[in-house]
Amino acid sequence: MAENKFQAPRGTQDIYGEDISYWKKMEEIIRKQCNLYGYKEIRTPIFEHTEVFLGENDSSDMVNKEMYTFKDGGNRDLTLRPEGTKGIIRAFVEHKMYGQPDMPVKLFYMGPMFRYDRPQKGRYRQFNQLGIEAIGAKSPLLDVETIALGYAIVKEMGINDLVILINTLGDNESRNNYREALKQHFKPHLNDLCADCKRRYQQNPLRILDCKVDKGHFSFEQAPKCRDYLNKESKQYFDTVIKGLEDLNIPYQIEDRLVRGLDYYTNTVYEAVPKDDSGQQSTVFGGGQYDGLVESFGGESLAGVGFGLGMERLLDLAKEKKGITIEEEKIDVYVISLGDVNTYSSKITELLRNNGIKTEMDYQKRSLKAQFKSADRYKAKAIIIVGENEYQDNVVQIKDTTNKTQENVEYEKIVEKIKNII
RNA sequence: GCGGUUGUGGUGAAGAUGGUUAACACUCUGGAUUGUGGCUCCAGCAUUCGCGAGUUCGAGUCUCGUCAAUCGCCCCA
Repeated sequence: MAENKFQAPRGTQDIYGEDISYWKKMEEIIRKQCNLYGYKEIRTPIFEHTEVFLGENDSSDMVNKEMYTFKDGGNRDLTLRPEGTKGIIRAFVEHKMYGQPDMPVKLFYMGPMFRYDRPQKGRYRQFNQLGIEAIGAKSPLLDVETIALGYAIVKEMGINDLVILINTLGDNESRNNYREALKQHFKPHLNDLCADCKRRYQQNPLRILDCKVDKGHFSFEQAPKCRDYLNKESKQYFDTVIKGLEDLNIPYQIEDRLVRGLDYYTNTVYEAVPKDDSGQQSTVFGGGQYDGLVESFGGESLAGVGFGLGMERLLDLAKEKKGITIEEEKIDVYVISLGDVNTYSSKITELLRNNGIKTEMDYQKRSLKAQFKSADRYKAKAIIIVGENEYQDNVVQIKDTTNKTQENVEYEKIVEKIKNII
């Protein structure tokens, strides 16, 4: 009987029923907070030219092995967006938003991202992200603001035990010095490290540090620390970010090893994780500053900062903590019909709906009992009963479900009577 | 991409050592009550155990493959 001919592709999911209410609630909270912080919505395409996502010499797994890339009918090389920032930067430059008088341009977006990865709880091939980006100004205060916004959203979702893991990669000069130091340090140990680390050594030595395979290797303990290679400006910048977090009472923890998966970050990088850090897919939002991205897309040399927030993860956490509640669905009126009343029941239903009254009716000629049960399930405030007699006389029976009184009402007075009850 | 666990109706699930009507509960549908519900009682609802193949006289139970979920690794949101 019920044989499933198809199922949703691996790592994708259908959102329906009660979940829609949860998603709407979450989106409402996000929109409210973004508005409070001055971020405006932007909607960009779900796919872009593949080159948009390919940085020069990108070392991230996301870009190298997780992208859904395809050719369209015109032989264009396109990719389903694996993250939001690159598309936003493309739009920023394309529409010359750098010409706007008030900098930075503050944007947010919500929508699906696609990554070909092995699905797990909190990890999907199609998942939804909230992204925020502040482009066109470089300030530790702005870095702090983005964290504060993420934290405010999470908090309003009823999650109070997040901690911000934070680190700095320094500016270009600092980072170049550090990179050299790391290469020097790991050079003699290269043979002991995993294949990925060997690749990272060439492409992005910083990423060796958050390798989970080799983290036990003794060379990691002695590895030079980024903070020792910061120049004065970078150090001051980071100190201000930390001071900012303290002033705002946002719990943080400095993580020397945190470098993050995308290659474009500079200076501040951060990740928000639950304190009791249970699962592996626990990062709720993560981001950082990107100094060179706008320029690499052909725009001016402008800095930006932003984060991506996993909406499925946020909602999972909120449900777990019972942080948000949804209102139960209720209707105003349920129309019960008995016997042959032709289209009389749908005529009444339409009349009520046209008067702004949320109305349901029976479509299957079920038993009276079944129809009453439906009315209960819908939590109808009033029930209208029409049978052959009422149909003949152009009246209806109206029953108030709270005090269970019932009366005979003429067609013309139905709306008025119902409005009194609900 | 690698390893572990799991997969029975609309739902939750029972189903030692393979044995032939797939338990029980909830929901739902019909009836008791030919036009008044939420209680009660009765009846019905899986030709079939994710899908496919194999072993066997016989498989939901064993084997293999496959798909999916989940957990760990990896990676990240």
